Amino acid sequence: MKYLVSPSPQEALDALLEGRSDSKKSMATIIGRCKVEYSGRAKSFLDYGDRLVIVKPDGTIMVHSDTKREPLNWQPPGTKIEYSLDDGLTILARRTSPVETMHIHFRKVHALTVFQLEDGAELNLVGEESDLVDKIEKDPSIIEPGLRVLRREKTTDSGYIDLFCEDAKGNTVIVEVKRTLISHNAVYQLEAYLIDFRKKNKEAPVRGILCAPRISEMAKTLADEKGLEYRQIEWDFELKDKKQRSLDCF
Amino acid sequence: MKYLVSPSPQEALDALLEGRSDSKKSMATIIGRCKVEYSGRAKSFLDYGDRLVIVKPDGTIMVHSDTKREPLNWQPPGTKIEYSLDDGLTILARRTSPVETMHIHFRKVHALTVFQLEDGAELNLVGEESDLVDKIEKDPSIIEPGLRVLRREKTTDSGYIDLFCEDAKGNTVIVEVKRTLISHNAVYQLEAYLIDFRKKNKEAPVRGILCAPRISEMAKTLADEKGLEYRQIEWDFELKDKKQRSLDCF
DNA sequence: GTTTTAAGATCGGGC
DNA sequence: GCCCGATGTTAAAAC
Repeated sequence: MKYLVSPSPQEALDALLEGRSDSKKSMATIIGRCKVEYSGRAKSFLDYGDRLVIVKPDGTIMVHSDTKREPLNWQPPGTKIEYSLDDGLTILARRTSPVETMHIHFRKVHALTVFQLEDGAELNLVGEESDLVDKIEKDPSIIEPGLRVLRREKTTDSGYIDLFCEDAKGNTVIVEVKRTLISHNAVYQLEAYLIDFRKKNKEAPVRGILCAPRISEMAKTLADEKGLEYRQIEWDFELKDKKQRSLDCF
Repeated sequence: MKYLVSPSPQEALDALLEGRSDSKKSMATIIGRCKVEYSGRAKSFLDYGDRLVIVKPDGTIMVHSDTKREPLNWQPPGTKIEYSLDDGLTILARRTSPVETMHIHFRKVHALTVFQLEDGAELNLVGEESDLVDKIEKDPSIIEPGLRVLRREKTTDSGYIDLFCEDAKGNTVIVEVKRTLISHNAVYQLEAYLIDFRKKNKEAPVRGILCAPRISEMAKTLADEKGLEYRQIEWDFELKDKKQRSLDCF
């Protein structure tokens, strides 16, 4: 790890280039007074001010102010990053597809850290939408007695749908799941699928069920108008380690 | 600015608490071997590994790995952050609405920087959807000769719409604008609005126009089926400083 | 590489 | 505060 306080532009440049040439590429944090110009999907200008700039070895670069979770400017992974001197430290970040450039010029570097992160761990997260779909797939009766899941679907001609089911009477049931709130967008999506399904299946009887812990008022009204059903579904989730997850498969 | 290399937990804690008690609260970057537990909207566990942790004075906290633009774990602005010692430096980040907690424990702090950012500048950005709507509002003929914008709308009973217009023949025209791509969601949204409009206006003639530089194939097919029109619209954008923007108003 | 959808999305605006 | 829609969204999965 290399740390420099108030380095000259040349010293900062040297440290950044050194970190880049390491066998395992380094990442860097730069605290300094800088100006940022961006041009690509949009275009922006940010005049001189103190910011925290983070450069990752995968080509990610972020310019952070002292508020908000989101960076003021950034480039995503895969960006080519070049350092140079031009009356101060300069960073040029470029990529194609889409063509974008971000140019950072430092009037003053207050501090610079070049370092490597050794990390063998992976994030273990539960509570995503797919976990709720899992739960329903395992026990469809939490939606309705007698419901059977025929397919867990992904994309179709008329969009993505979560669960393709059959009810106790043999009717087809399309289930759309959201982890938190059903908004009217989800209602349109489900309706569109049903319209398409009926068209392709000669008006076969099919029901649509929206499934979530909550639904917005507008979505509920819309759903009622369109004859779509809503099932409130409460859920919780517990972390499992990988060993337990594997055992669950048996 | 305070910088510590390989500080003891106590030294790290002292530096963080000192920065917090400054008249202008400081922010901090912590490079170290840590474990992260999160529970709230979802739940996650991240075992020990080296990461870059950023704490902002507005309560934002992020745990970054050496890849990706997105943090592994985080809490948004407004979060209450507490530092303590517990066989190593510990950070507890808590908020209500929703109730969430994130717990970070450091086995080792490699480096810690506490600093303040002076920044009087604001990001000046163009190329958002609203800029494209502006352009159309100024010269609706780029969509169609004789088109007049009656209202630039916000929310209605059946959703949000961008531009409420009238064509040369006096028909109502609803325009939906996207800055990049029209996907089928936009088609559903516009269709829903038209259905609602016709219902409320006794089947008055109304056209729907989708307006963007690009449309997905599925969206185009859907739009055709539903009798909605698509106008490809190319655009560029130039930055203007605030003075010019003000002058533009006159 | 394009398209589609989820995200612990975040963020801002309107009510 | 809830709800809605944009974001230079990012990221992942399916095709």
